[in-house]
Amino acid sequence: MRDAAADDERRSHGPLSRPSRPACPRGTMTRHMDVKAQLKLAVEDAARSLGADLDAAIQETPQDKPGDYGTPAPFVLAKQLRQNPAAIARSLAESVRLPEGVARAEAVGPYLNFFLDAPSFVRAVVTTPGALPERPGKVIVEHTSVNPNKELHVGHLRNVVLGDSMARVFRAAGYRVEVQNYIDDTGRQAAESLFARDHYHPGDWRAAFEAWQKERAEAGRNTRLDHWLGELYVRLNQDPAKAELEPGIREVMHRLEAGELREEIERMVRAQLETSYALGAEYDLLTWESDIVGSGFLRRAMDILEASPYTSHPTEGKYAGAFVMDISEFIPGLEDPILVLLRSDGTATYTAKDIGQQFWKFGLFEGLGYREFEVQPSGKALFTSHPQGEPDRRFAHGTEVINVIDDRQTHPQTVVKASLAVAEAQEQYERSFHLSYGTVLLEGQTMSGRKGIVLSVDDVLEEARARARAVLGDRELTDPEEVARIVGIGALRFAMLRSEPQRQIDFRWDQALALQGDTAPVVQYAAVRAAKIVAKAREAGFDPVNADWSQVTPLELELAKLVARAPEVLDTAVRVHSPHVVAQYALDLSGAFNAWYNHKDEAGERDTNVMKSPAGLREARLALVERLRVALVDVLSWLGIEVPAEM
RNA sequence: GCGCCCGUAGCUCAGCCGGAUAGAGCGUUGGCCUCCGGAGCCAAAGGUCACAGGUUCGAAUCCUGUCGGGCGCGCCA
Repeated sequence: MRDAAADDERRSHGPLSRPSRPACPRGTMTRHMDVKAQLKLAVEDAARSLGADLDAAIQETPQDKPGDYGTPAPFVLAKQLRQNPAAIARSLAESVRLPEGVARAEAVGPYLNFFLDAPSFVRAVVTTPGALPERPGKVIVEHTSVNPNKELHVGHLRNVVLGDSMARVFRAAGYRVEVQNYIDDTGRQAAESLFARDHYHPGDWRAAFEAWQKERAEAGRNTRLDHWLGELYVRLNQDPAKAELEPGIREVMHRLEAGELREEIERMVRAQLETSYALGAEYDLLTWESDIVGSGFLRRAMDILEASPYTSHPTEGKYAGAFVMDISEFIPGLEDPILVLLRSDGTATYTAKDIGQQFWKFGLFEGLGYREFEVQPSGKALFTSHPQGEPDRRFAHGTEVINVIDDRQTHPQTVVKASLAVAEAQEQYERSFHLSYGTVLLEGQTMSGRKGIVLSVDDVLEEARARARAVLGDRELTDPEEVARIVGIGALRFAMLRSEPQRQIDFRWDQALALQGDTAPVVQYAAVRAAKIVAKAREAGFDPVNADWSQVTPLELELAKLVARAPEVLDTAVRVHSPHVVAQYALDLSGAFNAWYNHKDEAGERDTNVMKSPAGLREARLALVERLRVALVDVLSWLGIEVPAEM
């Protein structure tokens, strides 16, 4: 099982080759506003005319350096041409052909810097929409994949939020995305919860459930099935008599494998999905372990691997009778590079099943039937694999596969990836990606679903709302409850996303639900403020078409430069497979806007007030604020964070 | 023992396919609401980028080693 934070799952090991090559092309398409890309080409052209070849880096100049963008290219050329870099910079400044929107080039020591033409640059940014063109390829993101036996806790929270945001990033970048959620309906954990239910409540468990619900409701807590079964799971695992109950548990496992308890698990899954929905995450497809087993994936995957020189059927020694794979070529440094796929008794290892599923995701074969499962809050249908479902080529057939699974499963995930190379599916191998993230601690402690040392996501969401509500205080809002919800979720999601996935994080209330500082609410607030400014200016009858761009100041230029970075940020998020760069950018955007908004002249007077700006500049500023508001909303949407109408 | 991840300000983190004076937030100190919204802004203080070598015109960034923290190393699921 790949349950993100189950405490009793097996360990796995091994190296994660920091997956280097994202499948996706760099952002190469020309966008009118991509001045940096044009500068890069211009510099490279100029270098060619000097007889040198290079890959020019264009960067923003540091504070207090002349110019807007610059390049250290002269250093590189100095080596090739055996000349002084400063001289080369001067020469390039003369010869480089400036793209539109760039006023001039200047050598600054060994650097070549560029000065933007503020009026045309700001106008171009404001009038360029943020939308990106479609790109080829289909990305499959699997996330959540929580064992269907308990409620989601904060260990799972990071998985859901990370996977959901990653899917949003890829969609925003123009890719087709399919989000899958794997349901391990034949696993031991599901069996234990179901067993516990009947063991502790023989006869009519429903009465016991109802009594529990009544109690929970009176305490003002949610009354969902996943929470109840989670409690029973903990109780079973703390039961001193558990060892003697083993036969009963095994029997439930057999019934699960026979598909007799499908509806029980479905009920459970529906309860768990409520938490995902509350977080703003939705899926395209549920893939059930029992369906995968019944679909023949395993057989087909093994047939494919059979042909490989890396697999064999040892007839003697430790692995006699098994079907094994030698992975030393792909994962060097292992003490024992032999991995068992089929045991000598003919049964499959978990890794073998994962391999089959991965092959299926890439469309190496088909075999599942599908049907609708339920309609999600957005109105989008959620599909599921099902024994009586119909084939449907819409699903799977990915050109890239991203599995969001915590870093303890790095080794098995590496094996799954390696199996694609063993199968000589080189392209798929390169586009098989384990999005690995560090485990989440709870106030410094390792969580344990089995021991009940957990904090449920539903409880955290409730607290998040409460804290947001408290900050709203006595403001007059039309729907304070909705605002508290949006702000609370925003704060929580952002806290999960703002740092690198591989970093281990410690869930601490004050940190995860902070509403000030480097947080989503500050970004949301900036967007709301921008909206208010726009609304007020519009009400007063001002219209952006009357903008006089020649009046814009360096203050507006700074803002516009930052807005112009959005497509590049999205490309980076795709390339590094992480939303954290987006979160950081959201902070940059709101910070710049707030600084602009609060800017004062030398006399200490605010000097960027839209309404009080002279005609022409007033409209230009209005247009820029509106463009920035759109940028904030877009960027937050990539993180799955909404912006309230007011706050 | 072997492998992987992490180590940047008191704390939490950005920056890492080499480039200009290493940036935020929290906390501390001091300022800014007759001004389109103060969940905000400005300023001060705070750094041998774990340590030691190496490569380079140039290293927080790349390489090697050491130390510290985390995780993983079954014909388990």
